[in-house]
Amino acid sequence: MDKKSKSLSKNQKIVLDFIQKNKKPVKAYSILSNVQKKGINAPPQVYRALDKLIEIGKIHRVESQNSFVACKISNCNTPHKTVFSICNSCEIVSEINDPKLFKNLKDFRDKDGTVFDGYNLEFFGTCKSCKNKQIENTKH
Amino acid sequence: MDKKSKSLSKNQKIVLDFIQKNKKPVKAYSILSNVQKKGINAPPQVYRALDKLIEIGKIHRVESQNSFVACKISNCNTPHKTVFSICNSCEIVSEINDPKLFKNLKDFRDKDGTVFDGYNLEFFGTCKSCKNKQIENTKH
DNA sequence: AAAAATTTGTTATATTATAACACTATACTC
DNA sequence: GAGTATAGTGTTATAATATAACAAATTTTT
Ligand SMILES: [Zn+2]
Ligand SMILES: [Zn+2]
Ligand SMILES: [Zn+2]
Ligand SMILES: [Zn+2]
Repeated sequence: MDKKSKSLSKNQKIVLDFIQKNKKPVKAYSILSNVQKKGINAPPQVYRALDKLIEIGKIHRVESQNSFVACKISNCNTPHKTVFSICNSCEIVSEINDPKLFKNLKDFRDKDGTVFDGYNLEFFGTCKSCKNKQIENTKH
Repeated sequence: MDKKSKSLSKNQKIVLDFIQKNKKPVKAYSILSNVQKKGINAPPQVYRALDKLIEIGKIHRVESQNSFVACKISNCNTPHKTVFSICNSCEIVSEINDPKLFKNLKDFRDKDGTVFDGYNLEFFGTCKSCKNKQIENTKH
């Protein structure tokens, strides 16, 4: 087996699997109730798996929603800083991968010259599909 | 009285006062326990005040901390998008006011060309004072 | 195989936030 | 200024999110 990618534990796999199956971010207790049939019985089992999956970069936490989403960038085996767009209407979340924006953020220094080792950025707006629906509705 | 700045209600004033007195962000239940002597007895009274204060821009919510901090920019009477720097070590939070960064964020469009109407950005690092302390400690 | 590190299972509890409802104060309209 | 709409209050109960603590089992390293 590949040295770097130590395989995931049973619970970690179950939790990751469920998160990856969902297009939208999922909440911890929703994960719990959906994986109980697989033998995960209590919150700590879910939260531990989440912590680990975040640590290794397989998933990210969407801070403003207390929810969790699979990483869509690269081959998902390095933790990294995140930029999300979040639809105010349907709450769908997309991970943004914009080199120029990343560079701006990476290079940012505050007044003291402090170098930051991480960031989290969430954009809020109306996604294309929701915007179209709104336009549809005004027609009637 | 000034038309625009309708004065705050009693509970709103009490909560804002407490938040403004603190350099660091404060948690809802810490606010509660600290203002009980002023007649605020239960969580909903705090959360309602917080909601209103956020809505009018007097305070901001620090998403990654579930905490609340007074706005330090302008005269605090317009809600606005936020950029914070958060110290990993002492958890102190500063509101960043950097026109160039603001412009970059304001102008950002995703692949679909979606225009975002809001964002929240949190930078994580070690503040100057904590960094100095760390250097101090390695000397001994 | 022994020791160390990680993961698991479990119970209980802490922390953060909202629902629901009756009531009061304030602002707005005529 | 009476009537009405809007916003705020006080209260109880409960929902939703997250962690502490501890014993047992598993996996990895030595
Ligand atoms: Zn990612
Ligand atoms: Zn949408
Ligand atoms: Zn501000
Ligand atoms: Zn610090």
